[in-house]
Amino acid sequence: MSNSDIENSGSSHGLGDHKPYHHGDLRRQLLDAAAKLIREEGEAALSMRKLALAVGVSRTAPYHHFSDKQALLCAVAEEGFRRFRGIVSVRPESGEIGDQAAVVDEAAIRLFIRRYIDFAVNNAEYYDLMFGGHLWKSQQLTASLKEVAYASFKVYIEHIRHWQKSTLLESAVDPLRYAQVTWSTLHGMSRLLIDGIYLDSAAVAAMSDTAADMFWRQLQST
Amino acid sequence: MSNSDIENSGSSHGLGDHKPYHHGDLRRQLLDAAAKLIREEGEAALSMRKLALAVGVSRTAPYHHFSDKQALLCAVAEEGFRRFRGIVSVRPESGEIGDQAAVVDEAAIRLFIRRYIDFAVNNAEYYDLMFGGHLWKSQQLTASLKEVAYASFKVYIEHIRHWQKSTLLESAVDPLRYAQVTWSTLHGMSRLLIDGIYLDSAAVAAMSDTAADMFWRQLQST
DNA sequence: GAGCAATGTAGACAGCGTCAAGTTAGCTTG
DNA sequence: CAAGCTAACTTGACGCTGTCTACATTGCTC
Repeated sequence: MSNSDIENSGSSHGLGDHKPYHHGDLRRQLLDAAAKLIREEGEAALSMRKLALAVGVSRTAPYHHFSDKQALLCAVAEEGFRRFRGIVSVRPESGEIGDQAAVVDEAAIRLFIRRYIDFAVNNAEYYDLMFGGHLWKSQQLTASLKEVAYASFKVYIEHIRHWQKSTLLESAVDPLRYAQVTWSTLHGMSRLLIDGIYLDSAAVAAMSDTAADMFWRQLQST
Repeated sequence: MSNSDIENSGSSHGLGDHKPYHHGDLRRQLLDAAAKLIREEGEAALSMRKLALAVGVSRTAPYHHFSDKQALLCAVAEEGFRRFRGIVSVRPESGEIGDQAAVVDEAAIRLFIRRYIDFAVNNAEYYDLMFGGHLWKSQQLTASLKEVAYASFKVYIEHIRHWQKSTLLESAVDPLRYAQVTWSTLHGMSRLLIDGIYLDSAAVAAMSDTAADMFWRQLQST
């Protein structure tokens, strides 16, 4: 029947690559459409049926690619972590860690904070899922999501440890605790902004810098 | 007047006081049952129908006391703020601390943080509604909820200002920014704990103390 | 006692997640 | 090349949801 033969590049004859063929690339399109819907109308407004309609398939077609609505959301979150990775990695761009050159000063911390908040606010549809209670409280995380999430946490801790190491005077703070508290601050600020409790988005920069000041000072405790 | 003086405190001839009589005290019972249901089964599991069933009325009876599900949740959140008030008020319980002395030291900050986190974790069903995106993002807050919420924010800022004033060396930090950042930290930690992202609840005390250390140090910046 | 407003009920509707059963289409294998 | 297998997709149905409408009850006020 429907020979909507625009047929993307067919010949997806690859190996691990498991694309659907009927629709073309349904799984990918579902993930993108889901993110778009959440962004535009909020997470609560996302329904499997609307989603299916949006990409032009029947209500239950998505269930051949995701066992659950939950599983779909997990996959969206995973995509989010993939985009997030660059933010928390110690040296996001420029190839190497450059062992000796990497001096961390307050400016570097400021930059990091701004990038974190910027990601959270501008990718709220992902951030909500990645670090929101909806998925985590359910205890039904996809194995692959858990994997990528824990990897992110670990990278963050490494990042913080890097701060301490590259500070001239060795810090006395427990790195794990310091990482937890700083992350709490960043996460809390992100949540308050995303959730619309902090409305004055013009103050974001000032708040970020105040946080940087606090982080930096704490880092230098002897 | 009504001689069914058993309960009810009768004489509800006043104006603002609108108790139901048919059921007895439906509004109150709905609020309590809602909090209980959310606590036991999660916010997502709360439905108006289950709620009505739980208190023994028909599905639509609650709509005579709350225009919406949203309005009911707002009312629950309001109750939460009422319980919360004691936590952030500068002088929670009179007498304990010297009256006008009121010197704020690191121990006081530690205590405050612990109380905040303790409230959030042990009253998650309220905390979620009070500071969660579900209500705030909707832009449909009850007027009375807005009122009590903003009052709480204001009290928090006052509290922080008090910290600064009672520190021996006057702090150089902008009180508003400092309040925003410290609240971000507390809120972030609460969220991470409530949402099950920080699982090790044994570490709460250590994290709280690390935060206190950081707040305290920042307070003393000259 | 009459009337009225507050409070309760039952019925109905559209929308939700998702299970079960049927249909289509591309790949594999004889 | 035909047969068959299976992944991808569709339609139908069920029980749940929030909430609108219309109706019944109740107790207070005149």
